[in-house]
Amino acid sequence: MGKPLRWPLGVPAANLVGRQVVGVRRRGKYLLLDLDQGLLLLHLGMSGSLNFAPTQPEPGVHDHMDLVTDRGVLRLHDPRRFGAVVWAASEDSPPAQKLLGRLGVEPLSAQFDVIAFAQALKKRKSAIKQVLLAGNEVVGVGNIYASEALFMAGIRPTTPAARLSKPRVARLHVAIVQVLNRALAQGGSSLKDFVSAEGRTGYFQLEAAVYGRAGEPCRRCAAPIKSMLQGQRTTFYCPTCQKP
DNA sequence: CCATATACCTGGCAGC
DNA sequence: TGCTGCCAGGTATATG
Repeated sequence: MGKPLRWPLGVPAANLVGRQVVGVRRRGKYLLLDLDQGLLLLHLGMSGSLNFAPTQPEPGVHDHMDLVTDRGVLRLHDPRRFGAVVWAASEDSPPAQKLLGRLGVEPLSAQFDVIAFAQALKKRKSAIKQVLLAGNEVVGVGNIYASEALFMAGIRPTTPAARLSKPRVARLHVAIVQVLNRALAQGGSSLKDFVSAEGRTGYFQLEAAVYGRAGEPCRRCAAPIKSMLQGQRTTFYCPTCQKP
């Protein structure tokens, strides 16, 4: 198997042998495999993928873990090694809480409430884009969707979160849900090296309004899309459609 | 508590 | 053609 992931596999084999997978859940970008005793937390980082095959082929350099079951082999492949696998006795145990404890609400659940969202943002002085990326208030909004949602809401990414009026927060709330649902409906957006669960490569690229379109005309007003650096990450926005 | 910076990693690509 | 060097992403961790 390849070099270690972000952390060494924190999974004593004894915790897995003979166990049964009884459920699969997701929290933020963590995948939770519920076992009859304990659970596995998996993260795919930015380049990780899981493949379920009937047999166990020779592992390649970027394969990091095989979960061998009597129904097949779940293999974790992750070239850039930002992924992680952690075992925890329960969701409330320290190893799990260390990863899940800080996570904000699920954007596609009823928990994602406009009023609560507005209240949470009131406490954050940093730029709204950074607040979205941090994932402490709402999860699932990565660098691509943050730029896209802020464009949809007409909000400049640098605007301090606490400064947003309630109506603007409401627009952002709608935009986040919309951009995620739209992306889901189309199979997600992806890096060029993305491989779908069915093994197809690059089968979808989100039709981005601003992301990756620096210098190209805004689809709404034709002004050139700008890019900037925020917290070491590139942000794309339309200088006229998005107000501070 | 919050804010911001930094590290991690490698395939793909631009530029020479 | 072959090489070099930058960039992309999510998030834990460190530091102020």
